[in-house]
Amino acid sequence: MPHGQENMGSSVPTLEDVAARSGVSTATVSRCLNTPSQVSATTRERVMRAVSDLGYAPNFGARALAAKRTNTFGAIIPTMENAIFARGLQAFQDELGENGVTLLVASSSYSPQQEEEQIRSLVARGADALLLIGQDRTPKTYAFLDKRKIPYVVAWVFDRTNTRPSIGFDNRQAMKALADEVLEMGHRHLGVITAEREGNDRARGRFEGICDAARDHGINPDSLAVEETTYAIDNGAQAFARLMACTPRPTAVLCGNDVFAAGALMMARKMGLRVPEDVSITGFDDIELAEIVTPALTTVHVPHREMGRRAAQKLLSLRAGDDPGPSIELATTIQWRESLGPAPARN
Amino acid sequence: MPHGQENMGSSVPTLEDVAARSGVSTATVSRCLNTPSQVSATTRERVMRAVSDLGYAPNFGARALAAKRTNTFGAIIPTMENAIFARGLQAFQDELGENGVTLLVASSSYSPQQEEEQIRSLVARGADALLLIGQDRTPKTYAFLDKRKIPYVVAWVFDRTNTRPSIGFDNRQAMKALADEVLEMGHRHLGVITAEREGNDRARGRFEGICDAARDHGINPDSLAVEETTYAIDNGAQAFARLMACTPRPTAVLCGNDVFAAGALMMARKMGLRVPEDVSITGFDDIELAEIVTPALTTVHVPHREMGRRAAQKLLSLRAGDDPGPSIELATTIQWRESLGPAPARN
DNA sequence: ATGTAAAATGTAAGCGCTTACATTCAAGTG
DNA sequence: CACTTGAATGTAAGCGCTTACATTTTACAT
Repeated sequence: MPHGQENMGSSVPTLEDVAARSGVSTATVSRCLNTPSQVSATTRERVMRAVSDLGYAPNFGARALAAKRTNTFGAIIPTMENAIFARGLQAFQDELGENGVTLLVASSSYSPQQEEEQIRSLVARGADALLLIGQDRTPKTYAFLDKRKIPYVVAWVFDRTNTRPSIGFDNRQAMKALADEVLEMGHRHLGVITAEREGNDRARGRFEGICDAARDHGINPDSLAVEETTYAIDNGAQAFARLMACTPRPTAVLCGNDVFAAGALMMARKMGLRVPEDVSITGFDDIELAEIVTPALTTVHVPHREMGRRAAQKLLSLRAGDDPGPSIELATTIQWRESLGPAPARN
Repeated sequence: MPHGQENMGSSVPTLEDVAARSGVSTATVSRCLNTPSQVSATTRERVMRAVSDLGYAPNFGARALAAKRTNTFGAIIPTMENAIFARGLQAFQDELGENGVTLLVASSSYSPQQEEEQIRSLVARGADALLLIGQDRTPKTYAFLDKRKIPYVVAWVFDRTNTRPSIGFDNRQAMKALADEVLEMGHRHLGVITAEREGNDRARGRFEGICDAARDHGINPDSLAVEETTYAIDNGAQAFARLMACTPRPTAVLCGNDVFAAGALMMARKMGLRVPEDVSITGFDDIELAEIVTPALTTVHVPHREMGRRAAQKLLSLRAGDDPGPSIELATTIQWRESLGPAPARN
């Protein structure tokens, strides 16, 4: 293409086309787009007209390549299928949006290996910073992040023993608090539905919390009826059915999350069991679902929105070069509803 | 940096670093990564070792810039907060994954303007093709897509009058079928909870379907009690409460989606109304939620997974340069559960 | 050995953008 | 009016990669 001649035809307009059409250099056009104050009002106007006439949109890759900064953050969450992360992520996104950064979301299907791939992919795409869920990942992954100097924050957990910037809550303690309540209500035979604990520190923490509470109440954690399964309502239902077949039959089933609990509830109904009269069921997370089901779930309320918002703030400040500062612990509370009741009288 | 000298220090390794370390040219390294068959086994091995030693990962922007192809598709959905699109999107993603393409998801919050921005952003990021929900968008947006020659497919709707490649179902007819059933059961006073119809052809279609059915049963559509609100369980609940305050009070409430219906159900319970004895409630979509709530929702089942899968296939084939072919219509069915019953005897 | 075609590799020109640095211009000063 | 100065603009060097084309190597037939 002869220099200075505007790109004709239907192909994608470039900075150069805009420059040609408005009679300035590409540098000026670039400045118009990025630092408008450095351009005189008259030329700016002319350039902007050319931009809209041409329907020009900057090429992201080229921009990232040249500027080494994308104004894009990434988040890798274990799943999009369930609403567990939706609310927190929304808050995260909103906060970022207000600061002019775009969010790219990927899901790992709870697979550490897939997560690593996703991390690489987001980084290759130029993510300036990352939101990660939980601490469990290979040293290699962390090494990669460190080597690349990508700021990240680990959310949904708070672990005082760890030095990584994190923002979340103590899963173990939170679940213990709920389990304590269950035990205080006289339940002696507990069933547990947990997500796969391998590679999932949150699930492990929650399970440990139940064990802690059991021990405190003179119950051997080994006597717990435990079902481990993957994340889906129906799996919760199946696990509940298996639990109900145990001897002695649990009078309360503690679920690692609300999704399992919803499944359990569904299965209880199907089996003709009344909740909480015949069996109590509890959840964890307090997602929307918890309030919708019948009976409504007694569960652990997690401040998702605040977590998302503050994760965004921390990441923004990390990118700006600020010191990580201490990890942030958020408090959980027990959300009392209807699915937990006293242990049925012995029969 | 002197030519041929490996990049020391901790900065991000580039193709050139890999080339230097393995003693070949950048071209060979590139071929190793993209078309390994063109490289001899021995060099390939040497190069791959260097790649992993260095922890090299290609820079996406640079690659896109040079190759003009990203193997990335984009999807813009109205919302991530609710699970409406989750299942379809998951199927879409799975199908793409099998074909080596990555999915980038953005959400528009049901705002056509935001949607346009998202489209531009995804295109700037190099999306090879796009999945769009519904037909309602400005001509400008379509013009942009056409000019850029970005293949796209419109999902969640099927409109025989339109020439854009689409894959979905006839919202109007599907809702009419359900409304017919409701009317057959003797209901004469209907309430409707619909999403905002402006800029949302699916919501409009569903509403029109109800009107069609009403007319067929000798009911003036203007006599329908209609509540229009935005997408959230709680909004559904509030709308239901308002509907129950109408005179005459509707004996059946048709909701534009399952989320509204879940909210309505919740509010009915709160108001002490039995469903379906006192009032019937129906949904649309048949998402997981529909089966979980009590009573379970009678709703319109939409083949989300198939829609997602076939949308992916069509997009893949469009990118390959194939002809769009005809739009695909999927069938919906009525999913009978418990929330719809005969109209209560007149009191 | 010698020639030849195919396979393997190298060279270098961009892809579209940003930005350090150089240049030009306008508006005051003394 | 020459001179300084800061604002506006231009020039051009990359950013990290792919790929057309050129060159070298290899394998094999003669």
